[in-house]
Amino acid sequence: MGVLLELADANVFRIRSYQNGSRTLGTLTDDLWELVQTGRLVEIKGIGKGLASAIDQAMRDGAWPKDWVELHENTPPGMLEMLDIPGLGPKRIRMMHDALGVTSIEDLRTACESGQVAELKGFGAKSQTKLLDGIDLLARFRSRRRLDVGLMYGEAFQSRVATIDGVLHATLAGSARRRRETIGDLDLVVAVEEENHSAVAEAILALPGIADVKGAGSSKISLILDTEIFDDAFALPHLDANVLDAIGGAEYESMEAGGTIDAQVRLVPPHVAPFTLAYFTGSKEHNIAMRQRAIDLGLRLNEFGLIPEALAGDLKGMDAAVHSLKASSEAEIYAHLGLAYVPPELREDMGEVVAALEQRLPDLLDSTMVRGSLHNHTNLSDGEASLEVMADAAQRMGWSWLGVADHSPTLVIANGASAEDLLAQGATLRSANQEWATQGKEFRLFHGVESDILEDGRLDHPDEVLNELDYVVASVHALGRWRGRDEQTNTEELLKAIDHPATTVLGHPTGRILQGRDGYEVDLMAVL
DNA sequence: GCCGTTTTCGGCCCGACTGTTTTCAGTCG
Ligand SMILES: Nc1nc2c(ncn2[C@H]2C[C@H](O)[C@@H](COP(=O)(O)OP(=O)(O)OP(=O)(O)O)O2)c(=O)[nH]1
Ligand SMILES: [Mg+2]
Ligand SMILES: [Zn+2]
Repeated sequence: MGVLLELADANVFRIRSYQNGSRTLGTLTDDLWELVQTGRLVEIKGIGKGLASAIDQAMRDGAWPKDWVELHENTPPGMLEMLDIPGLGPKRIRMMHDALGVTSIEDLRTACESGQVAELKGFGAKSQTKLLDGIDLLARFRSRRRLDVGLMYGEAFQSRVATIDGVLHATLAGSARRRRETIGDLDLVVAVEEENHSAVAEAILALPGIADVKGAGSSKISLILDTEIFDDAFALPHLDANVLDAIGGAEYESMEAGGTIDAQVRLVPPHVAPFTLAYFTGSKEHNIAMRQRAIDLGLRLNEFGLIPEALAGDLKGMDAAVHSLKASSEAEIYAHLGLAYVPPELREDMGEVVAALEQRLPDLLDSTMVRGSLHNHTNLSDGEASLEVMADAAQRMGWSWLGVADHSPTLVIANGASAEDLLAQGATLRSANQEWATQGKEFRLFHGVESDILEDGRLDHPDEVLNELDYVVASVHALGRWRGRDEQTNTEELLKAIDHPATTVLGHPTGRILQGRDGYEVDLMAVL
């Protein structure tokens, strides 16, 4: 609805309300049906009378409100597709629709090629060419990247920029810094003394791996990166065979190899860098909540500073920022606003600003607290590294222990290990532990298995084998079958698997494969 | 369309870049 309303030129705040409502519903952890039945939808922040009644109607009658449906039916789907064209938004899509009858990307191409678009008021030859270029850009592989892939690009780009002469520091911001599951683009804050700005900007544009420049101003550069940004040949991280299969297998791998990723760079003098980092880390919605908090205190927050409105007056941007409160770190910005420091991972406008105000933010785990992990494979099944290499890596990471849980025989695609091989692995592992004990080393391995949950909730491997192990990770892999069944059957079978006396851990319990497939129906609350 | 411990009306974040314009709209971050 938010998008449809944009194309219909509705009030921007009304549009935002639909977008916020949608975002809130998407992240809701409560049972929506229960909220509908008890009439408590309006208690959700961002859901008012209008949206609540629409949701209520949809869930009870299975149909959205009539005017919503009509708007949807009256909007050509091609107009929605046109929104994917970079640099083209709802206003101009609507103008071309009204003036030239353009209702699809193909229509648009024709209109541009015939020169009609350039004739329109507010358009010109340049925008027409840019639209054609934009249509061509749609063909490139430009989907959101998994965090691990996005970080590979991000770290490669960051380190190249950080070593440019005159760069004081370069920090990856945006969704990568917030460690979202997927990354849309890379956002980099670069601190540079004013007098070096243009030299550094030039050096960035000359880096290897820059496929295209979308825009370059005095403080902001918009780029498209390709795999040349990497020092070494681009290599994807190793994935479970069944996971790789679900996200497209070899076809996916070759698309990644020829892929590109957008990058935004903000160049700022060092004393404003903390403000720019906070801005560029986002999320957008967190920024809006923070800026609202500033307004409530008579302050203006932007990427250059936190400025008392009384001193800012008519000054804008950087000029107003000379009156900014000082901050040498993000934490100081939060402190000026009476807020506890909000770690990037929580900056999603999910109530964290209020929680920071009331000093009741959760203490997040960090990597230094991790002492070990249990769901790891070796080359006995579909892992890449041997038991020894894995143990060595865990020790170098400072872990105290590592659990090894290779796949079980049923999972042929992941080279599930036989009972015999599994027990042999146990013997190797115990002698390694024995050796470390005699050497007085603190590190230990645990022996487990990732046992496939079979039909009707039984576990792979006979009980005699499972009983030999330190622990058992029970996981569903026959996702096709589980997706085809109803919630009740799936839940009962998961519960049965958990009830098995050998089961220690329930592996990847939703069955979702990120960017691959949705999870199966399950009552996760019952399972938990 | 949503929201509110000053408010049930009148706000709703703020700025860079581009292309068109001769002062700004559209798009994006
Ligand atoms: N204040 C404000 N900040 C914004 C706005 N749009 C974007 N930002 C800031 C916060 C974002 O996290 C940051 C980078 O923008 P992106 O569009 O790249 O978003 P983000 O990196 O969060 O997600 P992504 O995975 O790239 O889609 O810029 C906005 O409308 N207002
Ligand atoms: Mg981003
Ligand atoms: Zn698994």
